[in-house]
Amino acid sequence: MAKSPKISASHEPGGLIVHISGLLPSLSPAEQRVARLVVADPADAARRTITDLATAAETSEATVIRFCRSVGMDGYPQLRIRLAAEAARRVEPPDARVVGGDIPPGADLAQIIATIAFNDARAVEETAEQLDPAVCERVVEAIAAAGRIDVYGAGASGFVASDFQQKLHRIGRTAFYFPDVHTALTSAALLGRGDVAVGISHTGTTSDVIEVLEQARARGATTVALTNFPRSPITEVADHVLTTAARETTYRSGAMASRLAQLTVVDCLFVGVAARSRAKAKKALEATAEAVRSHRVGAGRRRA
Amino acid sequence: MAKSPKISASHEPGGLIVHISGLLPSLSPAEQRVARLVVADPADAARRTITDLATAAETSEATVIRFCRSVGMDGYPQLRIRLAAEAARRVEPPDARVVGGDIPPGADLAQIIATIAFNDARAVEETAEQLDPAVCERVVEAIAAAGRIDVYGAGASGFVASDFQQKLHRIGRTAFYFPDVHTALTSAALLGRGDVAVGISHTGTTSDVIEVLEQARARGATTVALTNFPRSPITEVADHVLTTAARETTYRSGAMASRLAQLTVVDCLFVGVAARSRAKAKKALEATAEAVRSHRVGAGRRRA
DNA sequence: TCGCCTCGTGAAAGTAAGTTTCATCCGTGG
DNA sequence: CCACGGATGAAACTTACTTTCACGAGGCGA
Repeated sequence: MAKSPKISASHEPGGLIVHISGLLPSLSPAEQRVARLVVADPADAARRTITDLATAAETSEATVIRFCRSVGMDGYPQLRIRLAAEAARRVEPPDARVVGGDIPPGADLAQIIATIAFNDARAVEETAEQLDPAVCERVVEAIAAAGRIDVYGAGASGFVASDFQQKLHRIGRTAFYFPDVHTALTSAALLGRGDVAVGISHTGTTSDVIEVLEQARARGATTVALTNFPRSPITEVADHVLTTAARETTYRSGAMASRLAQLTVVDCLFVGVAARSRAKAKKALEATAEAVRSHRVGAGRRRA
Repeated sequence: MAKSPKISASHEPGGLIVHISGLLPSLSPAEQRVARLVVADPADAARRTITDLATAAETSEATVIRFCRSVGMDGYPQLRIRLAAEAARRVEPPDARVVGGDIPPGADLAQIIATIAFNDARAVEETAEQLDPAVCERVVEAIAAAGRIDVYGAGASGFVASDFQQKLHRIGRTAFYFPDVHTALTSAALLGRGDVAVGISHTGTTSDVIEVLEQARARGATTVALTNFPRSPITEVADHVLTTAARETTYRSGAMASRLAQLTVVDCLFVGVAARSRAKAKKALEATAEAVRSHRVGAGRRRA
């Protein structure tokens, strides 16, 4: 079969379909019928069996195979998967993000989900992009070396603060979180040089948090602020400022996007700290995981 | 095909791979080997013949077929085509290579940040893609109509539960969260028809949460499970199952990715519920925002 | 006009891929 | 210890794919 009329399609990155329609006129009548079906709906063709496709094109399987060879494929299965891939790729454009902005009043749930996910994922990505590794490094260093770490946050940011505290605790760092301002203030008053205080506030204007951070700083602790706004009041009482990048949104849930962004930053810090003492952290984590094991059912794999 | 353990993948527009990795723990060992190959390189798997793939996974063709059925496909050819399509769709950005997996021991902070952000953003996106709007709709409906809503979660998922509770509360829904199992059980015992109980557990095996949800269901409440694993025990006591799509990771912080994914789902539900009574919800939100205003400093401009 | 060649075609045979069935094995719980 | 149920691969079986081959329609030179 040295002189087979095969036209290579292996280096046709962008367009198997284009390729096929290009050499459509050079095909025999029966093959053209096949080609037209394929070009008209690649995804559908990919779903069909060779017999099925042959029938649809009013020809025999043999012709379909010949068609495959004519367009540079080894056989029908290969054509099939290439078609599936093609079809999937060119369905992309629904991605034409209707979702950039806010949620329209009449939106259905699918739209809502897409919008939220888009905003959330974006917030995470953009936050990571603008995070300054140098500042992170300093914060990680301070936390790793700290005698004790206080994490402050109110309302929604309180969850993040609490989460951070728990994480640090799990890798053996002495960390505290206080849901209540007064307790927090008391604690801050007991901080000193070498300790670290982290204040979390999306707006950067939460007076409770600022106040506590200020107190901590006055006592000589290293203060860290995590906020969405790099020039908000909280940054004035912080030695290190880390920012999130959640876009301003309306009432809906700028809160949530910012929450995710905050969590991402917290996670980075956590992993940074953990990486500093990998062995120790790993051991601590395993121990804590072990501790809750008895509260799990179906230890191994989960049944159907 | 009456009670086959098939989990439909037909409404999995975006994520067959995601779907498979979610199901992974519920598969038998031999099937898991197949699944891992497939997830690791879908495009490559699509190119292989069933015998070839079976050999590569050190198992028999029969097992590969079983795997296909387990993930909701009719047979191997269908899987192949779906995989090819998947693989084509995700023409990963070139910089994604470094960040796909886990964090190497010697990584610097910039690398760590990139990796975490990538995984986190991915978890959010993939979760949204595989969320079934129809199920969400039903859950939203139930919550919107509920006399009262209990949200359960332990450990890390507890934060999410608590967050959800707070959100619902803020738009005027009667919602509770209990950090303690006994209190939660007590509360569940008081639920009834028309009430809703939401159980959150990443692994789906947290016995405390399952127990409470079971109780709630026994009392006639509508039960909702939020987990990463569609066939975990918690799904057996839930009327509606919502899944996240955080990839399995090592010790580092699969936890965090899953947290973000959970929060995204919670946010979707929240917005869904809020959208049902837009005016009322907006009013409630404004009122709550007003309530904390006195705790903010520099109310006006905080920008440069 | 007739032969004879060429090419497109599908029927049918042949091969490989996919699917089902079934016996075996192994761990679990009585 | 046995019975049981699930997991598994060997082998039988079915379907899909591929090759072979013969037929028939045009084309072309004699």
